Amino acid sequence: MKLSTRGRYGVRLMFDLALNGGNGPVSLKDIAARQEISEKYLSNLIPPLRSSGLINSVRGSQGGYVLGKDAREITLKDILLVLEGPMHLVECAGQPEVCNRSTDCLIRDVWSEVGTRMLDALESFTLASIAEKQKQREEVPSYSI
Amino acid sequence: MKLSTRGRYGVRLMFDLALNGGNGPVSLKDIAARQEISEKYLSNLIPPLRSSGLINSVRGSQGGYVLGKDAREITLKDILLVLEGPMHLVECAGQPEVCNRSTDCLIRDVWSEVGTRMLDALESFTLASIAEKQKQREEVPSYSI
DNA sequence: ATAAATTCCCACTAAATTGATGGGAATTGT
DNA sequence: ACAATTCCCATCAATTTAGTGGGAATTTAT
Ligand code: SF4
Ligand code: SF4
Repeated sequence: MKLSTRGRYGVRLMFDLALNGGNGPVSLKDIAARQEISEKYLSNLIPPLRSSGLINSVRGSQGGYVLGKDAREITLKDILLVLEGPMHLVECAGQPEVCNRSTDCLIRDVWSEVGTRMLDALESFTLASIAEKQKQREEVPSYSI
Repeated sequence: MKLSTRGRYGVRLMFDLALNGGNGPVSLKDIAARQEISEKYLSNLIPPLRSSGLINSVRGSQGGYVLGKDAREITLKDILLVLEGPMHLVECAGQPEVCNRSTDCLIRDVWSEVGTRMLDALESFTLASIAEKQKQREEVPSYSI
């Protein structure tokens, strides 16, 4: 039940874009440097993010990436669904046919319910809401002695 | 973000015990037959369940397993924590020291929050509550034509 | 024009986790 | 004695995840 690095890094990539994407496209190189993640690895996450419309790209020198829509409209659920696929806790939740017990199985209902609650939690966070908290934290003066 | 078979099978094992454990110990062989899971595989799940007190065992002929406490007091969270270890979505949630960014990382707070909500959902299901629903379903006459 | 920066797309290898099985000793009821 | 059963060791196979490589295409800057 751990989130893979794919999902974790992907969220950090998107969050970095939300924070630093104000003035034109941001290059992967910059993101990788700030987040201390291999640029090569991050590049694997780009195609799905792009094809799902969560980011747009600008090719060529001085190119990079920008958010595909307003940061207030991008939730963690959106990002993770794109990078990790349908996040059912169990396969039978999405595809009953994988198990011949599925019609009578109550435990299946339970997994579905828990999965729904998890997705709801993920959906309640937007890039904008996280970024806002981040700024608040940075504003607070840390009364130096 | 999928639950491993270890956790899924473990829950079914425990659920089977809750349903059929009324009259003395239930053998693994029986559970494996009813649940259509390899007895050998299930036997791997026993030691942690036993050492955590979720089940008790009776050795020898006519032996088997019984729930370690009342089915109303065993939640899915209990079972999964024992079988899957601490279910943090990210390692840094439980061990901040694994990442040098953890002190300032807001995303970490997010993962912790989502993880908590998931565990809360799991905690809201007890073996007894699931078993009750199962019985209700079986009682409902399926108006045969 | 040329060079530099950058996305883009292919594929491949290595590492870690998970799933599944095997064999035999110890215990207990019949 | 015998059969049923837990118990504990260990090993192998399959799958998934993490991480790397190389080079073509595109655009800006000089
Ligand atoms: S036994 Fe139930 S929960 Fe498990 S795979 Fe089958 S339908 Fe799903
Ligand atoms: S970057 Fe943040 S979320 Fe990721 S491991 Fe470090 S502290 Fe945790």
